[in-house]
Amino acid sequence: MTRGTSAGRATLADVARLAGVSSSTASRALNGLGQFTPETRAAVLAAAEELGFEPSPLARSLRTQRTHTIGFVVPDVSSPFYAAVLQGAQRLLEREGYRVMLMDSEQEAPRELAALRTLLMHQVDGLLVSTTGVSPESFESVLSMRRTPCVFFDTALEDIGDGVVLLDNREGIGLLVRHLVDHGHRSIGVLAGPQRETSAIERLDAFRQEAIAQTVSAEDLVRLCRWTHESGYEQSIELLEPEPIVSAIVACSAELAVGCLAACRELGVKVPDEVALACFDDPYFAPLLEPALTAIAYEPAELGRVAATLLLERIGSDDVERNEVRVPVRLVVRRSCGC
Amino acid sequence: MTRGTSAGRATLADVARLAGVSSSTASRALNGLGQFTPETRAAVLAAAEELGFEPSPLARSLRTQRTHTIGFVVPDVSSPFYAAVLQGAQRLLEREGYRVMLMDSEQEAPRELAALRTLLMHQVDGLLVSTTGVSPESFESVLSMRRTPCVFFDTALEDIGDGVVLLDNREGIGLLVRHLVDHGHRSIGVLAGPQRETSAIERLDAFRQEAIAQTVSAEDLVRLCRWTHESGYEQSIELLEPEPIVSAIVACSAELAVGCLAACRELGVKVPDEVALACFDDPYFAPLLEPALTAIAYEPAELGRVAATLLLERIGSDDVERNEVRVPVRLVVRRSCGC
DNA sequence: TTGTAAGCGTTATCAC
DNA sequence: GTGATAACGCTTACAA
Repeated sequence: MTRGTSAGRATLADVARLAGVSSSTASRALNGLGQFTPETRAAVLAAAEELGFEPSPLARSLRTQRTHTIGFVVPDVSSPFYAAVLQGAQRLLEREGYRVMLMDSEQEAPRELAALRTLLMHQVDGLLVSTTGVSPESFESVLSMRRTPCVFFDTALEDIGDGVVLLDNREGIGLLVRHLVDHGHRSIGVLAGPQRETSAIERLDAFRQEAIAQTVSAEDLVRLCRWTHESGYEQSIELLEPEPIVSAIVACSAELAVGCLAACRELGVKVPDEVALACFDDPYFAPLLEPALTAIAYEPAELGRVAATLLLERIGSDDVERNEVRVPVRLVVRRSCGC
Repeated sequence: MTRGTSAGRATLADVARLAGVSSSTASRALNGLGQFTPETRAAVLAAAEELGFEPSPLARSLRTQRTHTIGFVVPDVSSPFYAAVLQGAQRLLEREGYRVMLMDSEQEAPRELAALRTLLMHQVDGLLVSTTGVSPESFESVLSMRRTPCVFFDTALEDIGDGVVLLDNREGIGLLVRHLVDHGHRSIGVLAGPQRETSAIERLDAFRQEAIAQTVSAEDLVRLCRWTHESGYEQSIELLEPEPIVSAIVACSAELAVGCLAACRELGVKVPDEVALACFDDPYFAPLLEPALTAIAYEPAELGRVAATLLLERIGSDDVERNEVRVPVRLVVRRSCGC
């Protein structure tokens, strides 16, 4: 286990010297390119082994202009949702020999753009991003610096990027509303998210469509919230005081449902007897709330895996079609809906 | 906004050419090193501006042997705890001009070692790691490849690394036990974590110490769990069936508490009337469970910030002292303890 | 089949 | 003050 000649780690030149060949030969032998006499090949491999040679990704990247690094941009890594997506993507990417460089936009458009610029400057081979209210134009202008493949997840930007992966929001809301209608509810309220994010928009829109289809009163029962349980709490109060003006509530996220539950408890409104509740998202503690939440479940990590897969395909070949994938959701019936 | 001469982005050479100076002068001017006539300086800056010059981090790193990249290794990014730590560290590092390269060890020692090797190969300037059952020896052998600063968080490896950041586990458990004792409990069970992780070990150990100090029965009421609510559920059953053999339970994590609650509900054991419950960790839904959980709260992001700070100090200067920091915890009293 | 040499885009060490 | 020139560690034409 001799170290390289100098203090630091062994370089290709060291290997070549020890094997008695030129560094180009050493390079090719190690990368399995071209043909060699068995002896040369063996000598190089032995030398590399002996020196514990590890090629420098830095030097290699500088030369090849490929970094095997993917930039990942999210509004908030600490959210369980994004964290899970990240994990899904990271695992797959790592297995394919890619590293992930993470940036948190902290929900601020300028930071998001800065993050993208940094990532592009670092010559990442691809981008996985969940955007947060950045205009398509500024996005386009940053991305156009370099022609780097980019796949969006959870949020879409009209016609931008090489692919989008979204949850099946419409189907989820549809399942929720139809289930409540089956329970006989005709006056259903909705706690919706901020209307500049794809998922929030799609869910509210689906609710309206579905409500119309089921001829259930709706428009005045729509409450817009931020994605926090505090916001869900406040807006629920509006729906419940002084008297409940709905017999059921659809929450567009688990946080909102949790806020709603808190409001009901505080006002002494019985769930599901006086007001039924069901929500999009199925966090692990949903079965343990009182009452257990009827919810739309899905696998967040799947978003990451699919997005990563799409991205790698784009990096591999450059055909042009920009495709959109929906990750399936399913209804998990528990007690909060009245079942 | 003219582009560089060739198709790609402008290089230092392009800037130098346009400014009519050599590239070394351009480099120095842009980095503010050495002295120049005001004209030279202005010309270089103007040229850089004009070409939209961005130095290549790749080339720079190859030359300087510093990457401004920190490797971050965790057992499971999708866990809210690690995700929050990551966010804390990432924000601080980003502000200091560092990038984060993320690896998930998936709780497997070999993967963790592989991750470290990959990161070192990429010449990260420092390492932030929460280890999962890797032997100090193998860790040492990997780290010694290169003398890269390394700070551990949430888990410690005896005498290894340049710093450790841990929660104040003992204080947390102490608060829990003393509070339950104040309620008059003398027979307290504990749901403990796997005994190869620092936090799990310290919490159980603190429980034993505290139990002895308070002369509360303990040893036979210790149940070892994995960190899952399923495991918490199973082990709680052992404590509660056929008859509860404890009047109170301390859960060493929120997940375990959630499992315990499920077990109590299933067996018809009333919390807190028949059995009181309190736990380490204070997830956001703790107030919303039935009953609301009495818990040990702390700021996970703080772990990340402190760890990152320690690491950057190490990177800056190389004094030798390896210091250990404890992140404070506090008791949040709710209803599950009987208050 | 193998070697030579150029080059990726910087920074650092010298001279001038 | 500024400019050659040589690295950093690798890949890849092009020659031999």
